[in-house]
Amino acid sequence: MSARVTIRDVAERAGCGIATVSRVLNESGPASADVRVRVLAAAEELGFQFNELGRSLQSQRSRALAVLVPSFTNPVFSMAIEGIQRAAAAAGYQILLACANYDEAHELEAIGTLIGKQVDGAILTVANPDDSLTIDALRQHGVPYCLMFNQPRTARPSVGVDNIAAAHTVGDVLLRAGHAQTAFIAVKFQTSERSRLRYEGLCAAFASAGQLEPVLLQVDYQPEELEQRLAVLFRDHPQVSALFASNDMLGLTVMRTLRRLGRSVPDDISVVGFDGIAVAEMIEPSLATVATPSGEMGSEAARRVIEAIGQGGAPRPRTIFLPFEFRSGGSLGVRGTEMPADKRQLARRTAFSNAQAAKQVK
Amino acid sequence: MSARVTIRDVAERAGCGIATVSRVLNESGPASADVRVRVLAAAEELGFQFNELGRSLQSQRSRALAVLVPSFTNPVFSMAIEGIQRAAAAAGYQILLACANYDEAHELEAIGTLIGKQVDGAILTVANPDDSLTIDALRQHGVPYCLMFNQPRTARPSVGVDNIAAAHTVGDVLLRAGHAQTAFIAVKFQTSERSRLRYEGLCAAFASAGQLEPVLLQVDYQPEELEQRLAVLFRDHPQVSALFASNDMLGLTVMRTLRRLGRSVPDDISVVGFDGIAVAEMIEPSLATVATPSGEMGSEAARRVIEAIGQGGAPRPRTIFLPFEFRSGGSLGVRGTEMPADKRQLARRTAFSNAQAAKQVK
DNA sequence: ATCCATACTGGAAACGTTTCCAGTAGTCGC
DNA sequence: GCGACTACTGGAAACGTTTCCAGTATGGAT
Repeated sequence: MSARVTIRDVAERAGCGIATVSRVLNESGPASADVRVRVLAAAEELGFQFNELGRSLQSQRSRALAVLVPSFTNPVFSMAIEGIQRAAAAAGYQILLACANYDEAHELEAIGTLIGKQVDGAILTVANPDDSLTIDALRQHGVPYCLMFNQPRTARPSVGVDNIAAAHTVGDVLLRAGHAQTAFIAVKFQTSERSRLRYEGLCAAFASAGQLEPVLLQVDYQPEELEQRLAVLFRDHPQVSALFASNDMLGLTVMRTLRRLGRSVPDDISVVGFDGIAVAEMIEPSLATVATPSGEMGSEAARRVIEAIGQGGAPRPRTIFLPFEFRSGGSLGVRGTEMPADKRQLARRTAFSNAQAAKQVK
Repeated sequence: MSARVTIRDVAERAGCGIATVSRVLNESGPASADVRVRVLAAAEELGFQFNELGRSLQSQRSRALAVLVPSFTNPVFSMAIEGIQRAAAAAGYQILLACANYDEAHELEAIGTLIGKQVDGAILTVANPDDSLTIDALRQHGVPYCLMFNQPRTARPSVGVDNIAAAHTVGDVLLRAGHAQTAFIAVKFQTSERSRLRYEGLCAAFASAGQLEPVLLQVDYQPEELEQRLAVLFRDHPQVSALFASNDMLGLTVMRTLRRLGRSVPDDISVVGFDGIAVAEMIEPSLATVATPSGEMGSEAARRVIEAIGQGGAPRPRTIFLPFEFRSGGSLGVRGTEMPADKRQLARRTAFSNAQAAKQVK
């Protein structure tokens, strides 16, 4: 419980001025060998540590980054946070973390508090990247930011994957596997443009193949409601043979619910997820999914922000698409026997890389 | 990119002194109705927001809490962080997050930086709670802290579960299910007293039943090494019929590895985990585990720290045990036919509550 | 008319730091 | 021996805020 020891205490003990102490400790100016050792010794003995508050106030840089995610429980965001933390730590930045719970009001309030703390930059995933009060607040206060996961239509700094292309790939895979009708299961459809874009991509694939439009099943939360909704879905659309879940966590829940409903995966129903979280390939059957580099999205977004801070500007307002890969799994079955063997093979174990990702520019 | 607007700008615009602005905005002193509306209007028009750096420097309170965890990828810590975040936000605190990667040097360095940022308190999980330079640093600087998950032998503020009792329960369950010999699979045995205590509890259960001591299998990391190590284990100890993994993530990996080795769970081998992460009960077969209230550990630890800050002291140096519950699952099979049916039933689906948890004192 | 309490107001100090600037030595070249 | 440079040093201002305290005006009581 030692009282705060300041630079002034060190100066007194070393018998010099505070300016000298600052210069010695920061190696930011000349100091005689004599006084240098005295200062160093005094700081050591007193257990001196800089008060970053005073430092930041003076230097106008807090060396802290705001991180705002919609949820902590989805591993995708944990991975991203880990990536951010790695990049931030490497550049000497600290992370100020907040969670918006998929709620725009929360989002805005949280970013306000974070801005008040004078963060030097922000990395975040917002509910609606094209019309966001949260982003407006950041811009208004001149805080450099970069989105992650988000795929805005307008020009904004963001790091994500091309959700339409990825979902289109999933659609193609499902079609090749003989699934003539599918359903898209989404949570948070309103507060996630990713969900909407994925549905869009899936629909595009089925449309260009001249097949039925995928059924959209929006579930509000993840309760036992899902069981009933799925039962209704199968009753109303008996032809549906594959379900595309808007993310892996939901995909896992869907698989569990199907078991409860007595449906076998993949024999009765195929399931595909999105994100590529680790557990997806640890379970049996493994969950077919679109593997995305969640950690890198975070670290890359952090790097862009940190770079912008260094240059006193903002990251270039463009979305960087990172590559995704379709990862097949035991949850994906092949339907119909009329399909040639080579095609079945293809659907079973091919990785589809995002061609557009190669074109990414920094 | 508006220039920083300070309280001084507001004062100028409202035609009053900065002291008055502060009083109006904080409602901390008298102000005429006249000047009040002018200040409020000026602040509104200028989009003024307090600079918390200046505020914190002056008030000696940053309203920020340090959170230090060994890993982000284990959902257990995500849950805890979520709990902390909830409790912190409710009390108007911000979270400064860092990750130690199960490394004591990292741990110490991170907490140093966090202390420098003048956090008002800290919530953390350390590698070695009984002899930790990290904790020493916290104490030296008079920062109130509370551990989570940790179970120190010495008197320290902590919130966790009684790992020995919990593992003893697992041992009892395994014994009742007819498993005469088991193995304990641990990662990070050196840097986690929890792992060690769980092994201790398991051994105690088998010792008091007069059975063979459980085999200890330490795996350094989680690579394909595990597959080989398990093969060797089964060769050297063919009687081992159940594996107790030191945590659920490892348990999941073990189950997947057993599948690769061609061993059926639970028919050939039973598996039990620890923590009770959500995915454990979403998979098939579900993973038997000890369900622990990870989120509450975080929020409770945060509450203790926040309370201590309010009273200008430190949390009481005692470990609060939260209740755990054994959660059976499909990964746990019954061995031996000589066991009476009622006992088998018991092992299959009983929840064991922690008696000691009831005795918890605040 | 004088006094004093009351309500409001703003200047200035303080929080811990960095940095500008002016001041003091010592040293070198001539 | 002198000017001028260099190397070092510390006082003081500044960052944005809170808060103490001294000031001003107003009102009512005497």
